[in-house]
Amino acid sequence: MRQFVHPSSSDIRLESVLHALSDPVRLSIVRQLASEGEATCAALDGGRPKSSMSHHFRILRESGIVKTRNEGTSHMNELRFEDLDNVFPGLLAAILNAAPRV
Amino acid sequence: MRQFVHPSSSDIRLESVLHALSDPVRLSIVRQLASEGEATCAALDGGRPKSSMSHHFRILRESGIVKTRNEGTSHMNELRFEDLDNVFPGLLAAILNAAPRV
DNA sequence: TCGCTTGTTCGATATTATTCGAACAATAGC
DNA sequence: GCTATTGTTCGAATAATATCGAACAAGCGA
Repeated sequence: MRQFVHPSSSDIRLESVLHALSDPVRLSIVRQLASEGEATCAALDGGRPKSSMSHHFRILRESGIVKTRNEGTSHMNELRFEDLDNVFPGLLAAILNAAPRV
Repeated sequence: MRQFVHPSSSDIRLESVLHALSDPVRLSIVRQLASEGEATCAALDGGRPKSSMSHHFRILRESGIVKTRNEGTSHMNELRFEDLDNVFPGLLAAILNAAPRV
């Protein structure tokens, strides 16, 4: 497990952010990170295989939504809320504010 | 050309809206509609084939972002801004507020 | 009715995403 | 070093999207 790709704020693209959040699994991850502050990958799988979760975390990282840091053998994830809010003011707040609908 | 599928406000899903707007062509359409109020399909193709545009307008319609009405032989499109803002307050505004980046 | 214009629908292709098992990598602890 | 834990990467199968030509549909006007 090595270095992760974290785009700088200026490289965050709106389309990528929207695409990343258009997936129910990833949206769920983001909602949980928003309410819990930070969490490991394992804490956020909903019983899904590790490889699937790793894929989704990568999409979230590379779109600039999530920041991952190593913490022992596990990876701690947190939202890049400030970065996103600087680049796209109000966007993430509006998305998180939207009540999850079934 | 017949009736179009326009979901009611309560059927608009966040994932569908985000997915619809994650495409550059559709995002561009939405931006133009926001600045011009309404427009026909032809006015918004960027030299793209009609069938491609028709596809994108359908995605925008079925996700609840755009409302299309018949106007003679042409179709007039407008944003469902109020509907969207009621369901997801601030979302579309935040997206439109994001400066288009190259 | 015949054309003309505007879009939709169909069908086929190409690209991109998702999913997940299996193998691998890195760290911590014994 | 060995083992267990946590994720990543690889590879392949499946599914979803995008793109666009060609055919079709509907309204308008001569």
